[in-house]
Amino acid sequence: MLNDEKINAALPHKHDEIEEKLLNDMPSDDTIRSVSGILKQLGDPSRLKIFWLLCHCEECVINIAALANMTSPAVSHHLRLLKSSGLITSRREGKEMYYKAADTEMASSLHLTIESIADISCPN
Amino acid sequence: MLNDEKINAALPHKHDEIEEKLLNDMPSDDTIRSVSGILKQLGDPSRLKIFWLLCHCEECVINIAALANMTSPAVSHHLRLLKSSGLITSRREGKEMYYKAADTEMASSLHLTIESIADISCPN
DNA sequence: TTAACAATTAAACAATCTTTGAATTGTATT
DNA sequence: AATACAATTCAAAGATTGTTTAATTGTTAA
Repeated sequence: MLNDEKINAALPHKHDEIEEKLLNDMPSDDTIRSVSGILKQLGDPSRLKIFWLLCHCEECVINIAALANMTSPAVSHHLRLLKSSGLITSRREGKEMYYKAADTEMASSLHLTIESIADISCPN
Repeated sequence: MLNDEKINAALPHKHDEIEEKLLNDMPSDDTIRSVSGILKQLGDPSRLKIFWLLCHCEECVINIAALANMTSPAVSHHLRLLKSSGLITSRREGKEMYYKAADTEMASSLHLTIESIADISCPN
């Protein structure tokens, strides 16, 4: 309530009253940063393609590069980003590193979102 | 099947066989671009904050700027991007332009996704 | 028609990100 | 040990993007 008054007072225009609910539910800057950070990972075509691939199979870097039409260093770079976001995991087998989508609620939820957006925006 | 052989032949390493399903369901580059384009919009903290706000209320530019701690030109810039992606709509009332989330499956689906990611990654 | 305000546009700058090719590390094989 | 191959790292180039300030457009009211 103290907070409400502060924010409402800060608003240049007072139109319809902003409900307490909205102000209370407003995500913190940390939350915003965290969520946008995740979405930014999939906001790049190369990474989205790689992530989609790794949602459907486990593959080594060379094959990922071949399937995504990219060089190995470029793939490595994106794999590192995806991995440090917790969206994929890796395992070594001999000379090769195998990558796949992480077995987490986040990864599977994003996978569903991607398929859903694809269905909505590209109804083929 | 012709396609399978082509792609499998292009794979440097042949591990487990890649099923036809995967190859057939593989999104086209256009689809990848389209989906990543949408996600990129919300991959920026400023735009995510604005979009979240506009999912919960309709507001004029000045108030959006105040709530998001941004300048008017910056807000205008992001509003234009969100609008040309079809995620928000606008209407004029006197001197003011009011923006809100678009009344589409895409917008409401993304809204759900955002809240879901926030819940998973920031369990407060 | 002027004045005041809301919103957008434009240009410049800073920052970030993606890609590339060369060099390096790590692993297995001979 | 030496070789071969997979993967990563590194430095640099090129491209994209976000933010800022100033100028401009559009709308209302005096």
